[in-house]
Amino acid sequence: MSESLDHIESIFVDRIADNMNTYGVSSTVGRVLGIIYMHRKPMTLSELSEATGMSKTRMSQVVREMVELNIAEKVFEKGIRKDLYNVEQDYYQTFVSLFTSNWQKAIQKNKQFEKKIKEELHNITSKKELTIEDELKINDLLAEAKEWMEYYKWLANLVEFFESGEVFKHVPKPY
Amino acid sequence: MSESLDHIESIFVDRIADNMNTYGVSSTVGRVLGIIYMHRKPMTLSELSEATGMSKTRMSQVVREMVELNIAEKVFEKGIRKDLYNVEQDYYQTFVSLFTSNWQKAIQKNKQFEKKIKEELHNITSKKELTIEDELKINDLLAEAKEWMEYYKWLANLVEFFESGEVFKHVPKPY
DNA sequence: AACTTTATAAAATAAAAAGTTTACAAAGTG
DNA sequence: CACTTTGTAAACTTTTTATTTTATAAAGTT
Repeated sequence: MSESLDHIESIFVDRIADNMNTYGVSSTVGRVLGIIYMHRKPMTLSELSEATGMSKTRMSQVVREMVELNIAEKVFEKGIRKDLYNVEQDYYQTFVSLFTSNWQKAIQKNKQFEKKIKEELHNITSKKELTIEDELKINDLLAEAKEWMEYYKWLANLVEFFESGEVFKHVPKPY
Repeated sequence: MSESLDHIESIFVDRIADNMNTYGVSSTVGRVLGIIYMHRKPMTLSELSEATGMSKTRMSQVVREMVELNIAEKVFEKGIRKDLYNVEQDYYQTFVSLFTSNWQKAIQKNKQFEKKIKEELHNITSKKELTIEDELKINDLLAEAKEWMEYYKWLANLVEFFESGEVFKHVPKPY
């Protein structure tokens, strides 16, 4: 009997892993998250290794990635010296965490680009002998740069919209 | 002079490609989108092949993927018999397209899961001789299934929130 | 202090994804 | 209708990413 229950549980884990895939994280990360989630309490590297059938080293890499992504955390428990890892039990919060960590990284990277592109463009503009064609192209590129930066500003606002939980005011969690 | 302008243009393409990466599409897809975007008008497979330095076959695969993702379309032009491909010129729309096609796929897949899991669980419930423990576990799994389905309903609403453009009411495009 | 256990780096291997070459069918041209 | 161009499938190769094995350092035990 309880084998069939275990089987159902494993279907859940598969589903969670697949869902995670949509966020762009590897399916092993998704599976580990699913396993800890369904287990309802923190797990050690050895337990995860046992549960996934993968090496403990791999589990170490995976949980580290998860911690970086903000979807798992190391927790301590008196009397246990192994590291314990836990995950968020709220699907919505996990969605928000992944969405925001992905885009925040992208936004960060983009900052350097903004500086660089502005410099290069102004450098060129200030130099002599530009053909009419060049002028036009530069204007086009400047306009493009502006649009791009606005777009990234919008992305930053969007991230904030999620992170602050405001999104739930307009797309409410079913209750 | 105009080589340096070309160089700037190529920085843009890189940036666009990298941004696309955040949506989970491969960097070649991103680069092709960037190239067509900066070119300002539709391009053929041969032109893309020339621009990327990749084979025409690969370009064929890539544009097909882009069409499936709803971020490019085949267009016709009188007198040109090669297939021409164009991309959305609006960053925001591209964001929405990718976001929604990703999640719609996931939502679709999830429907089958819902049916399956409900069946399996009800099957088990209706069978005799369940230990107290099993009962508890089944209840837990049923509750979980319910939460999961609600979560996916929320995702569907969220997709609609983007697709309908309502998102822009609350996170306005800079103007 | 000698001995375990635990966690993780570094190197090696396996699996998956990206890209190319070859081949061929469908459509366009003279 | 013979000839070219175009698009894509199928098989193959290369590159990248996942995963394991080996090795080592840090911490816990006796």
